[in-house]
Amino acid sequence: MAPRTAIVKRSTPAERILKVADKLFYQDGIRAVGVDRLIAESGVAKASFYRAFPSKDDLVAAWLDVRDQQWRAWLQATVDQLAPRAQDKPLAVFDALDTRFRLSTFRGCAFINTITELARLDHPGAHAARRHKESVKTLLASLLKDAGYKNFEPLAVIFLQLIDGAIVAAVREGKPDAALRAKQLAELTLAAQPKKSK
Amino acid sequence: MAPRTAIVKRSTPAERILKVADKLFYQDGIRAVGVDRLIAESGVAKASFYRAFPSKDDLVAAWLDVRDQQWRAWLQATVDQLAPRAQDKPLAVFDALDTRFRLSTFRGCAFINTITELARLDHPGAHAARRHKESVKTLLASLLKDAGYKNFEPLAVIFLQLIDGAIVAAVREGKPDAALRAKQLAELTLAAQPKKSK
DNA sequence: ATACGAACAGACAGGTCTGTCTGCTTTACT
DNA sequence: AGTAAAGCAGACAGACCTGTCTGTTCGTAT
Repeated sequence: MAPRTAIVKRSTPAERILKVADKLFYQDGIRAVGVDRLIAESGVAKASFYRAFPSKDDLVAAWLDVRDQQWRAWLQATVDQLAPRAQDKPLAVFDALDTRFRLSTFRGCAFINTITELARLDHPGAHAARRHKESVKTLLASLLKDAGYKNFEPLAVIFLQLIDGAIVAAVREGKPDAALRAKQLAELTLAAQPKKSK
Repeated sequence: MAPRTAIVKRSTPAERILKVADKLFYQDGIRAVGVDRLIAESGVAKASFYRAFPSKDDLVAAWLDVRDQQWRAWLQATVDQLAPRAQDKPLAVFDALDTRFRLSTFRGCAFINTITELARLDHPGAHAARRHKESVKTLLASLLKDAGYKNFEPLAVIFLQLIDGAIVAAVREGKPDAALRAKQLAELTLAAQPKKSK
């Protein structure tokens, strides 16, 4: 037989499940997607599903953790590309959001959506969502610090709130305009801030 | 028999159902609350439920419409009370939000929550939610116009976005601080605006 | 080669979901 | 008084939910 011995190493069940879960949970919501559908669309046996993720809640938490990593990597990379100079990076965050709002698949922030859908504060998904927001806050604080802003910590909190507002407004309106509005608000805020003494 | 002919007129099934739905849908989410539970807690027969609301989706839409009325009435009344002078009313919106964020029952904006939970844009609940936001925008525009701001229409859009951001941040953080941050952003915005020529 | 774990396929259990339908009782109007 | 509508209580259907369990097949390592 032909030597197609190229070791492609087919993806594991867990990988396939996470990929399908990312698409379906984000698109339709968590409660709207049953385990049977996840299994069918990822071509996995039920036993494999429950071996990889002991319960659906565990999958939700794992999904959000993966998405947190991806989201922050995306933001950092996009900001770096849009704004090479450190002093321009904070505002470029909103230009990055603008590109994301334009995606046809955009349906808001998976973490906010999860918090509001699951309602219970002690759900593993809710914990993952709060961890994510903390991580993003740290990232924003770092950008603001490097741009020379003295009060980078409280500014990061404000930026996070502006981002939340922009995301919700963009979903509501079905348009990406909210990103620019948030950018202008951020500009006003930064203009009123003292820079670090050089 | 004693003449307790006082016509108290016991509440109708629809009223009781709406009251219970308001509590449960807001608290736990829409999909998390089944029809059976609504029926049990409102002390209504199943047939009465489906006579008043042909489907659960109809109840969701009716609930949001009632809540829209109540919410705007509350905002108008609270703002009027906190800020008697027209020029102070726009910023008082955020003080009103602050009081609302402090309620132990606060769990975000029912309309945003519904949009994100139901995912489908054509759901009757999603329509009701968008109608609500339009109505609030009109209310805000009116406050801003009466306060003397020339660009009251675009300002109302910004205010709406600030409100969304504050609500989401307050839910995330479990603290009401976001209201004050939004107020400061609104102040910055208004300070940069021209007033109507007198 | 054989042995073992991992993966696939799918039946099954027990519960919940929405919505329909059947009786029976109360209310209200003529 | 009599009739019709409205309300209560609850069984029922059919779909879907999560999670378990039983087989069979495949891949790989010894």
